[in-house]
Amino acid sequence: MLNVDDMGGDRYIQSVFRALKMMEYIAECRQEAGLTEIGRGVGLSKSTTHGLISTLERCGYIRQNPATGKYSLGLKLFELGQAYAAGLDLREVALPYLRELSARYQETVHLAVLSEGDVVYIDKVDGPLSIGIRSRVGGRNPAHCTGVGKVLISAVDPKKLELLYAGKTMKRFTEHTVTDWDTLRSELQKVREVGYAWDREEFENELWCVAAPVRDGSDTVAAAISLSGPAQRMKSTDREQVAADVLNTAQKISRQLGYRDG
Amino acid sequence: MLNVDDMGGDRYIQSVFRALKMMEYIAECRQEAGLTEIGRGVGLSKSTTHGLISTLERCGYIRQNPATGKYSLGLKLFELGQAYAAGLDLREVALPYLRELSARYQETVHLAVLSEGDVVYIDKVDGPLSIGIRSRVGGRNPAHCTGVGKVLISAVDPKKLELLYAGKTMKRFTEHTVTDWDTLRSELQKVREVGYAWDREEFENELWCVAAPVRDGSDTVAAAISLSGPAQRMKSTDREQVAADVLNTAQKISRQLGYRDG
DNA sequence: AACTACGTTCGTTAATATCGAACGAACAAT
DNA sequence: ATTGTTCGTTCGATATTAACGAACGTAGTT
Repeated sequence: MLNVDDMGGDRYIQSVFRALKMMEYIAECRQEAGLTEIGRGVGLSKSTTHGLISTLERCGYIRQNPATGKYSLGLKLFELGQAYAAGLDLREVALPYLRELSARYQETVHLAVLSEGDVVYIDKVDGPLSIGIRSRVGGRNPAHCTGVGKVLISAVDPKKLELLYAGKTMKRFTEHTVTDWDTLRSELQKVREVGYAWDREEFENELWCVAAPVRDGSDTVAAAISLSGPAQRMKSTDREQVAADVLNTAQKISRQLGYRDG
Repeated sequence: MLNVDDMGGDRYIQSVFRALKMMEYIAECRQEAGLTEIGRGVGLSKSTTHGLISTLERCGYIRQNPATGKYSLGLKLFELGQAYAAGLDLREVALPYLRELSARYQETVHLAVLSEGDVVYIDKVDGPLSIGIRSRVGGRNPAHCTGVGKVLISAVDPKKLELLYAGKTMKRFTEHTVTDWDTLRSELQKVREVGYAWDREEFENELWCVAAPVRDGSDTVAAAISLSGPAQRMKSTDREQVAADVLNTAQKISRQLGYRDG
């Protein structure tokens, strides 16, 4: 997956592809990475790596620690990332609703989209009490074991989904994680019917959440929202009520994005 | 500046450089951009542009609107931008102090760093009353006419500064904007002496701000903070007091970043 | 219906990125 | 001190690779 040579398909610019993978590798490291290590990570020689890396550095996409000589992500990525966020209606529109929902239950609320079969968190509102929920805006989680993930892939055309997940193994995180395709498929069917998805300790122990889809003007599921909390607290609240509230909030956002007939 | 061929210096990977400039061009557009337009923007043929653009698209750095065929920034940039922010101590450390300062004066507070002679805003805390202050986290402003900018370049080695600004004209934004080098130089000297910088409608009419430097463990000026507000309100507060408070807040952040002898 | 502008594809050619080898510096171990 | 290792960096020859112009299909417009 990190190896640079495994990209079938049409014509693409090799050096650009390699440079991007290097940035992603550095991001995965979560800390400064040496040039040799980066080269090893993407499967390229030191000198090739150096050429690409120094180009990225000169443009501000990565920076070199003058003390250690190692590399980390650069400011330009932050700038462009914020420019991306600024261009999204979704985030702006959703935020007040997320706040409202979070305030009602005193729990953390997330806004997420699908990317290459994974879930990426676009925004969140932390609940005042929520301790232990480890999520990061901009972070990436698997779809098969999260509430937002199940909602999002339940809206994907089954044939495309089959293709996307072909050969992929579903990683187990807890004893409740669904790891076989048949169980997941029937669960997705249920999600489509009721309109929301539960995740009861499928990703993290002691963590529950309910999620619902957000649709845009073109009738596409553009995102999903979820409310997450410790299993104990979530058990003691009216589950029907929470699910209805999450669903209702998602529909309000959808309508504001131009979705009709919610 | 956007033309792709004007990069002197060492060896760098042409196609990577070009691809990065394309992303930056799209970001500058603030909206979807067509392929032909992007090509024109960076000075490349349509087919070359297409190769680079489609590579970026396949990796998620830009995306193509299926309806219009036009391109905008992609989710991956947001992910990496957030990863960059997560790796910064600066932001995390500063936030509580920024909040405190903002709350005391009910005005907007900014945290910014220097990048290629410009100011880039890393974070901000909006005041409850501040209307009309147009700033965006991730946004870029000129250094010569902003409080944070003057603070940041006052700490740059004068020879390097001279080199960085050689030939550059300082754009005029208001009637108070300093546009000649000599005046700016003497102003920077004053900033170094008193430790903070005022901007009184040099960038935007009716907008004042005070800024002070944040230093890190290696004695380098790593960032600057500022407090901004409408000229009227800022005039009616004790200016000595505000400046002292901003300076003091900056020093507290500096100390927490490992700076000694503040 | 003709026309324009767009995104896309393709083949050739020359420009360009790639790689191995070698260098100097920093650091650790002996 | 000295040796050995590891790191980031530089360089030049070679072959891969990306660049370009021209042509295609498709929308939307005149």
